[in-house]
Amino acid sequence: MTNYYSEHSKVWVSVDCIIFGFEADKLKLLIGRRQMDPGRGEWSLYGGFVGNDESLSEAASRVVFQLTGLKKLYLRQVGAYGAIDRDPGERVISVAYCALINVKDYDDKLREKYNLEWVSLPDLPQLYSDHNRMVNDAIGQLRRRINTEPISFNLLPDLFTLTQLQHVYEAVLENEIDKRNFRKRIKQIDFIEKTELIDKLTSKRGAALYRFNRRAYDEDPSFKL
Amino acid sequence: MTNYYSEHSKVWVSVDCIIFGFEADKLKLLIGRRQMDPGRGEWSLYGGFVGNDESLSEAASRVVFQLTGLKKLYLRQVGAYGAIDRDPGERVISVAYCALINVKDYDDKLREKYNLEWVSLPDLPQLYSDHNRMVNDAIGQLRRRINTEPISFNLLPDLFTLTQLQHVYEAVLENEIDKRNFRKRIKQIDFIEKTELIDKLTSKRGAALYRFNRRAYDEDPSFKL
DNA sequence: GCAAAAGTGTTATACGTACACCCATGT
DNA sequence: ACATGGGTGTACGTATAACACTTTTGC
Repeated sequence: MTNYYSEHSKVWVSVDCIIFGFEADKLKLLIGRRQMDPGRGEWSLYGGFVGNDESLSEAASRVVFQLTGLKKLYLRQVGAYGAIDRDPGERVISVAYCALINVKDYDDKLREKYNLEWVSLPDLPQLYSDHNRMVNDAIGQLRRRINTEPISFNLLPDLFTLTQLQHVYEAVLENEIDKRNFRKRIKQIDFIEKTELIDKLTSKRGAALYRFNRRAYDEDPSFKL
Repeated sequence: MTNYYSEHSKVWVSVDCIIFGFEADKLKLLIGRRQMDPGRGEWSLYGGFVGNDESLSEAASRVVFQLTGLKKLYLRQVGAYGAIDRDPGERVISVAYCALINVKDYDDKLREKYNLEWVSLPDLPQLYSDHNRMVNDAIGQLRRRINTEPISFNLLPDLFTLTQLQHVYEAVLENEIDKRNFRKRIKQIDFIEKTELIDKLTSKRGAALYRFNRRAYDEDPSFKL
């Protein structure tokens, strides 16, 4: 301990996790009831304090893993929130992270254990502290990035139909997309690969299953949907 | 003091300020020599610890004001940086902020007082800790936002010529723009107003001076350069 | 008169957008 | 046979990108 900065004061730093999932053609958010004071019982994002032995992103990964059982997932920082009175109890600076998960991979027992709910965004209740603002900022980022970064696939299974993919875009951007135009653009994107597999669950005729090829994406990461 | 969170540990939180200016048709960054241990004497962004009585953005404003004497300016959060060993002395989480200023408004005495330099980006030296990464992230944000948010004007005087404005875009985006196409697009943007004034300093013929009309922008903030 | 920067239009191409019908299959 | 979702092509208008010369004036 060298005490370089001992004249300055320290603060608590937490992470709050905005976990988006896609289910029933809707973008949904995983929220729970706050389990500590102050604000116990209010709807809230799930969070945790940053320990001395973990980075911010490690703390966010830890919290998301605790809630979902998922280790490898899309996790991106949304921003730091530092208003003096943002937490009603103490001065806490919080860093929000946004995760995108495939709901099918999600262990529903964990949802029950932590008393979590998937709520679709129009139904989002008032959340603890400044969490609604965090969510809005995260949605804004998502909308801005979905056309230039390959993030939509994180909300889907490894194999997906084009209709599912289109519904992800429609849910995130909140507008309808013409099916033919959408498929025309997808055809031009090399890293979205058609497989020989057919999904027979969602339609009688069956729909071709596609896959995101990360290797192909890394070779040429430029695209614009 | 209610001690809701006393079982958790606190950390130091600082802000680091990325101050961009535009001079001699180049995008420049204001950096200085670090004045404290550890790392004393290394090139560094200017920063400061976040006090108990100020929000993150207030801390950033305070640091920028100290360095530039400017109060009202564009200031935007870049992100939080929280690797465990990012600071060689102690665990410090830092939140980077990006400011855009008009170099002409800048008091050069302050530059000398704090021993700061304007360096253009290709000449950027290695900076203390993870500051190079912060700068890169800030430039990325700047490039992504300059076509959809009216931020370029912050790098120019209130009255500017179209050539100056074009040079800002060229410096930020690092590519050349066709003059006729650029001016055609500017003409379509209502909130960039031509004034009756003529700038005679930069050319013999004289160039019309333009102005950003914030009121007009607020009425219709949609544009795409 | 010449150097230096300001200012100005047209054309070809690419892109985005609107739009409607047939196909394969399970029930 | 019919209901359900899968799959396909064209035409039009708009936006973008390439391109060169004239104007003004201080020196």
